[in-house]
Amino acid sequence: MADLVYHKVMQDLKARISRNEFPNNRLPDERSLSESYGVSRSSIKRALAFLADQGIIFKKRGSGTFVNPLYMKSKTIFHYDGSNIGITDSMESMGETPQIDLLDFKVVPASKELEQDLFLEDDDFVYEIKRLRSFGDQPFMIETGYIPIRITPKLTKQIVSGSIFNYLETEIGKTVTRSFMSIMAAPSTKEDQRLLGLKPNEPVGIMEGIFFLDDGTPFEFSNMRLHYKYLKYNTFVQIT
Amino acid sequence: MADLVYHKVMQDLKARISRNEFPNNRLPDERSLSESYGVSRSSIKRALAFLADQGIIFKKRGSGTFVNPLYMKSKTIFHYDGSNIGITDSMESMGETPQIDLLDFKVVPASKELEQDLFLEDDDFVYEIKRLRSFGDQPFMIETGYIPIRITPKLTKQIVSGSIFNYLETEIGKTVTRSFMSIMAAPSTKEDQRLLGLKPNEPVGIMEGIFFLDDGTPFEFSNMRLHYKYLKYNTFVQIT
DNA sequence: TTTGCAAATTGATACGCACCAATTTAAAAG
DNA sequence: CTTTTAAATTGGTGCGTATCAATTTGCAAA
Repeated sequence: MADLVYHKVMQDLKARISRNEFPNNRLPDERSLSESYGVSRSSIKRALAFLADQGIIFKKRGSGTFVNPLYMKSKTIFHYDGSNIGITDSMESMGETPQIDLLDFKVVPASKELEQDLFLEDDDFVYEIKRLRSFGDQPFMIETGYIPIRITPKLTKQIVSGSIFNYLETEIGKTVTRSFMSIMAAPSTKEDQRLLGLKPNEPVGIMEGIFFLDDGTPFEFSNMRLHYKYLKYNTFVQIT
Repeated sequence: MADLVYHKVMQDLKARISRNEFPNNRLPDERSLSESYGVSRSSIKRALAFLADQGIIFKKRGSGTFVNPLYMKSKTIFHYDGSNIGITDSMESMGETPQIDLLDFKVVPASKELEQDLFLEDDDFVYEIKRLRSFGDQPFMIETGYIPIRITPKLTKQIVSGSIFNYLETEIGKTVTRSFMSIMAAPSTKEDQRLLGLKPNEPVGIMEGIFFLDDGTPFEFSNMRLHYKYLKYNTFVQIT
């Protein structure tokens, strides 16, 4: 895991940053770091680049490399997108494993939109999987997923009552490593209100998009309607 | 702008991808590209790395580099975060320049939370700037921003009636290049409903966070309440 | 035909060098 | 003391080489 040079440098720098070892929030220049770590400048650059696009440090040509003061104040919020992709994962990382209730499970012909998004032919079928996710007795998400039969012809009720990505990885040997998602807000429907325990004026947050296998095949189109209090998407944006 | 080697390679590859010049959605291997472009493999790698984290291509050790099929289907949605940061910018890129109505403009002592977020002292003051943004006669966002007096002591009504980031860049010579934002949903308040023309059951999308200057100084804390139909945040996530 | 292993392919990591561009620092000029 | 100019600092770009790790391909064995 940590036998890569740039990885070790990264970990160490992160630790030193946390211990506030850099006065003025300023890191040594790359050439010095290269010397003191006894590694090439390229590896230092790679380590710094990773930290930079995690938003932990800022680099500025001509003046140096600086710690993002926000990182010092609250490191917890620096776990955002990119670290988790499936829902089970990203929820587990919050400390608790959510349960899954299977609401519906059937095979339907792919709609035009699904054909488009999952690159299907005209007569292709997809699984439609509707599930309710809860923490304890507090449901927080209605998830409707569409998966081409062609990719996983052997889905069962049992499988889709658990983590599908998990099944895919352990049983089929394929991994979901990418997703393209849109985040929106919308008024709650009657069904949302009933299932998620929302008042009529309380909305849902929607996360909708496509999950890809590691070879680029679109694997699932997913529409997730979240209790609005459970949607908080953190993101660090920088323009170049 | 485009006199960098990896930049040129990137542009060219992007164009060739769009013209569908790569059969099987598979790009030539890095060594061949290096030869055919007459540049070093390092430069090819850099170009490919950029395309990869834009989500345009996938790289897989041992098997090759592939075009994201989603990119071929709809290139338009591939303009997501990272390209724009301010609101004026990100709205302009949608084809229209929004107007700004100044709702409120005053100086207030910084709250505890603001002290925390903007790294202020106990007796610091901030501008509170409340503005309404509209496309034509359709308002879509209520924006409340807080800017430390210490950073920009000379804000006027006139300035805050336009683009603040623009003023900062042209008049002060500082640039906002980074932001840390959270995206949420919430029921609309009476004020939201009145200003944004929402029905009582229609929600707002909230984007809230901190904008940073290029030297890492937190510049503004901003809370943006959007008409829910105008919030759509696209993001491409990949885990390594 | 199928299975298993070796070789070839392909991206990833690491090192090092040279030079460029933005910024800061220090010296010189007024 | 301020302004101007030159030098030093610091991250960015580009080239080239060597080696490793994951995957695919092709050959050989069963």
